Amino acid sequence: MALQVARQILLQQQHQQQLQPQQGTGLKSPKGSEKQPSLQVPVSVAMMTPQVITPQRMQQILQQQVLSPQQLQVLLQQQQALMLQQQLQEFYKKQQEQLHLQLLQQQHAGTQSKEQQQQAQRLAFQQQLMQVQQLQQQHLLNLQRQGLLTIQPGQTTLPLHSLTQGMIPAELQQLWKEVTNVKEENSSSNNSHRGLDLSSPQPPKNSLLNQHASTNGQYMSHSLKREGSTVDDHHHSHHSHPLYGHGVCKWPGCEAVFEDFQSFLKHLNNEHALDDRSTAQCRVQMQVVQQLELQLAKDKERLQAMMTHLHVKSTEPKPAPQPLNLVSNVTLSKTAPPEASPPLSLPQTPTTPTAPLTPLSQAYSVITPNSLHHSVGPMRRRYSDKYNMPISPDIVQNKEFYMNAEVRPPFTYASLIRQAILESPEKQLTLNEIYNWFTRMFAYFRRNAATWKNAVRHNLSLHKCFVRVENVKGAVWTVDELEFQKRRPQKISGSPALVKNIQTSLGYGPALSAAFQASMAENNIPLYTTASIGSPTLNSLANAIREEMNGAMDHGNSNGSDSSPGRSPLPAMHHIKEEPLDPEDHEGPLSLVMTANHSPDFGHHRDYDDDQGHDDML
DNA sequence: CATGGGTTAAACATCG
DNA sequence: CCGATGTTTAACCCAT
Repeated sequence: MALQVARQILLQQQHQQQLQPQQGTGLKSPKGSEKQPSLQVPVSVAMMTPQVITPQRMQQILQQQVLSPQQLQVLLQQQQALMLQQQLQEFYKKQQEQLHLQLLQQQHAGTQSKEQQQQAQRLAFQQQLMQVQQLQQQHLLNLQRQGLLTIQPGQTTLPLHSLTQGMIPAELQQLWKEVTNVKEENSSSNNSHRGLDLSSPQPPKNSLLNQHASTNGQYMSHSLKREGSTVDDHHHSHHSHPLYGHGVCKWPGCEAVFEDFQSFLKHLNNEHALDDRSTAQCRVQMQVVQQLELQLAKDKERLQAMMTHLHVKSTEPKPAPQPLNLVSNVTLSKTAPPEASPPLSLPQTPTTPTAPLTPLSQAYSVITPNSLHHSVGPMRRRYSDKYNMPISPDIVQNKEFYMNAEVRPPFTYASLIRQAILESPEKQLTLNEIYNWFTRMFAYFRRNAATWKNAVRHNLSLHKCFVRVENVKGAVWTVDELEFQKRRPQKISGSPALVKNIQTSLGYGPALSAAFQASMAENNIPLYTTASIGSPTLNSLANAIREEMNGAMDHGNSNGSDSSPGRSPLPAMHHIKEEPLDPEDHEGPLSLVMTANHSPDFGHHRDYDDDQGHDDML
């Protein structure tokens, strides 16, 4: 029955994941190959069959800025979705076990009805799960078909390499593009994919046709590969153009029929060239996608609710969100008892009554309009704090992002550990509590536990700043702030360059600032602004950048330090080749610093708390 | 090129 | 014996 099927699916997925090995564990990675570019591949990544990319790889992808914003977006979303699925699996398994247990217990008692009830629940759940999956697929498919996912090699070059290292460049790029209205018609030869280019308002004169002809032909989205007729297969062994299917032009509202791919292409280039109409239609389509995403989000939410409900035995009223205070933890009282024992550690903040999620985006928006205009912050004595609390600001502000996105936080283990400890009421944590903090705060650490846990332990013992204190109940770890700071100074993390850039690129300042403000001001993803399909990380990104900048500005390049460190040696991506980044542009966006002014922090709500027991889910 | 910090792996020792 | 907790050592990577 359905149940079996679903299980099957889950198992399969699980298996798949297992097959995805740790991808180069940091060492041995093929030396040279790291910087070998070659476009095309990123695409394959973005469109890769739903397979969970190892965190490292993801990280790498993000940091290397190989992908276009859209791609990143999609990737992120995919990962999100997959994560969810994984969690579902987990949950499902647990649920199964539980049920099984109960079943056994009740077997004798013959509590038929109860069992049935559960059975029903299970089924419902199952359905929900499938539904979500379907939605996700649909959504992805849609995106792919739109051609919105195609990339433009040229734009992968980001002005702010040095700057954004630890951050996600996607939105930045997007923003940058939007703001400057870049019209790069970089149709370099290696431009293997070309979709609608919203960023270039004016028709790319000549080459358009040729390009389409040649590039579209390569449009091969394996997942969509339609066997189709073999008629003109000899030409393009695969005419699986997203806009062409079953001899019909799939352009929204078109439906023109064509016998062969060629004529279709012609039609496409003639009828759906880059003009106002097409653009408009494209936008509409984007909205459609948005709607889908929204729906997906809603369904996810529902699922979430269901899960929570089912798992939280009767104790429905959740511990109200606690205003944790990462920043002013100095005076922090007793918040967030590390002891709460919530049922299930989901990556997503369980249905907070807050705003209705829009695809991933709002869930992330960490920035409130306020933060921009006024630094509310009662806290944060800028200078000293910065010094003291390296990661806090960033962490705080991007908390939600990191909690949900499987992105490796750009902080060193030491910083994180310290943060964890300082955050605790007693300023001390047991190893296990530290683990829990990691998993709680970072989606990234909900995976491959063996690795990072080892790292955590390693760091604890390695750094003098972490002091072990014997305790009645074992031992706890504390931070020796002095020691910690002692080793800080030398890590500026590219600040110098940053600052320089910042100062020299005032030209773009205003524009960018405006852009940021705008984007921040409205948490709702602008439906119309170019192709920024739900940009979850935008806000946090902006914030991060701002932070970074502030830091840089604050102490010149003398020390800053915050979020620098990290950047772990990401293993080489074997399947991905990066594209040679344009040595060109680099310096524009930096100016967005100007927006500066310390952002405050927000209350953090810790909606759930997983604790003891199992730290990791995989 | 050398160096130091950060990350990851892994071997080992303790302890409950 | 096992697993969690700590310590160490080594190899890499990367930025300086």
